[in-house]
Amino acid sequence: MLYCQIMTPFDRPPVGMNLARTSKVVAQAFDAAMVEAGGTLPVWLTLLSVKSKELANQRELAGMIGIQGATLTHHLNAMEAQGLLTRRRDPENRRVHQVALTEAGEAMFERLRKAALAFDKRLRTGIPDDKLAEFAEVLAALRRNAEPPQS
Amino acid sequence: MLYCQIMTPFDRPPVGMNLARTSKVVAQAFDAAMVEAGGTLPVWLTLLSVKSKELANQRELAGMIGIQGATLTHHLNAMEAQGLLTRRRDPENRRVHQVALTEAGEAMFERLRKAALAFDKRLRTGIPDDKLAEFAEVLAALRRNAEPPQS
DNA sequence: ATCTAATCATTAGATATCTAACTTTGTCTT
DNA sequence: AAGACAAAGTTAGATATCTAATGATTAGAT
Repeated sequence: MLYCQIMTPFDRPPVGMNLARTSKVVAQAFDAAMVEAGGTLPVWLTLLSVKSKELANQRELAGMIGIQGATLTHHLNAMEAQGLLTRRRDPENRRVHQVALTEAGEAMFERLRKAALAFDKRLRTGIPDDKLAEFAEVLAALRRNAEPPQS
Repeated sequence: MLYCQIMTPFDRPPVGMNLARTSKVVAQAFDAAMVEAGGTLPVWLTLLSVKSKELANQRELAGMIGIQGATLTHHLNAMEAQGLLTRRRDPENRRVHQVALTEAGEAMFERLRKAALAFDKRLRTGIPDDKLAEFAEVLAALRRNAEPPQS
């Protein structure tokens, strides 16, 4: 048994490991759903961040979806090459690139949005809302506990 | 607001997104703890799998920690080069490579095990055990709901 | 007004992961 | 016993991510 070397008090695998495994399985399934709709998980997140705050700078966009600026640059390059979005310098501050979706980008967003909503519904089947609320609370607590690396 | 385009019934971000973000933050914090103890997250998982079932074949080991065989090969190459483990062919079935820890590998395992246990304790602070049990149940439900891609 | 700092983005190089193709070895069928 | 098929691992090539270094532009200080 994998966990016998690190078993927690109540014979459950460590919560972090359980979290990571579940997240991986769910993310892979979500990515498959996005591919079926013509995109990918990171493309969906990028579109979502751009739609949520058009004209935001790239650091803000990256922060919204939990990746680094350099990673976002990569996705934006690919998506710009695909014709999903455009970048142009802000005339007010020529350091920032303003990102905007093209028509094709808007269409892709709509397709992926429908697929994402369907996936979320499927993911929640059989789980009552009060359970989901408590689940979200524990997730928040885990984030809080993970953050302070030194104290 | 990032979620306004995909808001779920009760004004909460989609559960899958919440799960992924939390898992990423927690995994990064865990990796930092492993680095502080002289290893990395994947090295820890690899050691754990080998310790859990010595002489297992590599597919079994990979499956235990949720990665593909090809990915495990990569880690084993690096760890063998570091002198943490050895591979030799099983005389009974020369297709399989038997993996075993060296003394240095055992020592690394002990160090990382202590760090992993400490991390798990820190991660659980302030979360009562019944909450954790319900949390694990929801994780299991999410895994189940994610799996059936077509039906 | 110029020099220094900070900010935004990109580039470069590393790690971790996946899938698909390939090699070696073993099993099964006829 | 030969040939086809299956299994275990590795290799090759792709994607996603990170950190650190670099370039361009702006803001601030003296």
